[in-house]
Amino acid sequence: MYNRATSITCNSMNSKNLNPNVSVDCVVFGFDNERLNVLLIEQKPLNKSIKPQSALPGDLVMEDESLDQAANRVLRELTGLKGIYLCQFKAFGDPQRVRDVKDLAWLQTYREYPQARVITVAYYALVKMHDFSPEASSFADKVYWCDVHNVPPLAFDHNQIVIEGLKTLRREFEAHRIGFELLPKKFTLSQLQRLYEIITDKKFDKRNFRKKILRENILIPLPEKQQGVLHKPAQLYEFNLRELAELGAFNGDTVEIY
Amino acid sequence: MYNRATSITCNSMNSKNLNPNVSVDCVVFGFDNERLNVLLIEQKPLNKSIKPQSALPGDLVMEDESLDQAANRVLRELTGLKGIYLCQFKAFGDPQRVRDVKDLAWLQTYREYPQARVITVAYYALVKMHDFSPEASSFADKVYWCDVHNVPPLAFDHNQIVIEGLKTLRREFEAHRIGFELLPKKFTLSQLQRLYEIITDKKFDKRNFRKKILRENILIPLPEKQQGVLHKPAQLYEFNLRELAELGAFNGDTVEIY
DNA sequence: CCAAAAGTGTTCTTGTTACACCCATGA
DNA sequence: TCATGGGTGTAACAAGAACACTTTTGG
Repeated sequence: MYNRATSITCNSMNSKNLNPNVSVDCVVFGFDNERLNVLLIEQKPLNKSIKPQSALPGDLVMEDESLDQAANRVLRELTGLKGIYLCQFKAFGDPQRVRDVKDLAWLQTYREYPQARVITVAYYALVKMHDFSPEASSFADKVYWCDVHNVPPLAFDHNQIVIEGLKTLRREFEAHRIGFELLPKKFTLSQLQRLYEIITDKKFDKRNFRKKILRENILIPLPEKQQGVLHKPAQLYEFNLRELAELGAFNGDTVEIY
Repeated sequence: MYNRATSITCNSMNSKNLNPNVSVDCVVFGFDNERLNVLLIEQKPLNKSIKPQSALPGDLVMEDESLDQAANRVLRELTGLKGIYLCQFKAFGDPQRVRDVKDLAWLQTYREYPQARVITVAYYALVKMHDFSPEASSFADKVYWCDVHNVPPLAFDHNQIVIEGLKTLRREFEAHRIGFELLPKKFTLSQLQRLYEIITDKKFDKRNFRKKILRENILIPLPEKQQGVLHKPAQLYEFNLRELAELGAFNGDTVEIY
């Protein structure tokens, strides 16, 4: 049972005029040339005896910001990350999604209306892990990257959100050409193939992959080779940004907020 | 400025315990062998002098129902339609989306908290128009089908929602094989081609279309022809439901609610 | 016999799959 | 000289695009 004042009214308890019924959650995937990871935070437990729980970075939406703005703000506040293109993929609204006993202590500590029903709007993003060094904020004890194949039990319905986010990511990655910011400026075709294989979770034939990718005319061979490797050094390439832009490869069809 | 009681509290003014911050809107597309239409309702104006405004069927979510349930309930209550597979496609959360002066009168008449910020979760569906006879409810003066090329100015941000719904519909229609319930049981290849052309808003070559569709093995030719037409009568077909089911053609990958 | 829509085949190009061996380097 | 990953070509097949004339019916 709860009672609240929102909107134009500013509740004195609550410097941040939050909407108690709507949140955003961010499924940020990070690629590190080896594995696909997802960004998690560890909730600060109520008291030290309670085992801390992991969760997606997410929080209530403020009354005067859009959903896109909220997603960017929340990610920045909880993890320090900014300048990441977040793409909305689904709203989760099961009436019981914040009612599990495992989440009660956290809700009572951090939410003004712990009983409020919360619908969450989920966003995903894909970044180069080493470009971003997430840092824990006051709300979270830790922020860490976690292999998508090894996600622990998370708060609320966040495991389901991760799964649906992954599905969306893979669908989008195969359909459009997202994810070209994930490699070093100069890279080899094998690195690119590994990127494709890790994200789509499929294997490709080396010759066919190279044929296909070179045919698309989005790579520029450089007058350089790998150095210091203990095998035949590979040709280095960079992306043809002009071509990619024409194909609408960057950031879907919406506009960046931050 | 508003104050409210929700959730476990049942407000005596409000037999239906609605969440003031979250709504659902339904973009129901109807195909009538000629055109693609969208289902609209006409809002009951506050007083007779105000020009009535059209809108998508939509309303606030109840505290104890899921978003999918809400979408189905709202559509049924406002238009009488049920048994329609609704698919969530996007949440709209601009803080100003219910702040336009054009919508003030309606909000003040029908909403307990007219100032509340409302995030809406939009659903789309595609049905055979003549299978459904929408009927106006107490909340709406009229319910009617409207050619998607001629949508009038709508309440709130509903024009934008229709546009995004159409984009989603077309993308899904081309990707998967939805929409096979839209033709009569027995139909001609020309009818099927017209369906494709109207929904995707493209033209196809007759020979190539037939080759492609027959190759897929989803049609069964019937020992029957058209009758009473003033030209060469066409072969009739029916769908190979067994094949279609295997291809996962029906209703995406989620489960029907009602 | 006319109007109207049905029905039909070929060619060209492009993309997809499957598959196995030699090459350049540093240790 | 060896281990390691880099680099290459061909054949078979499937899918997509372009294109024009004959057929059957009712009026």
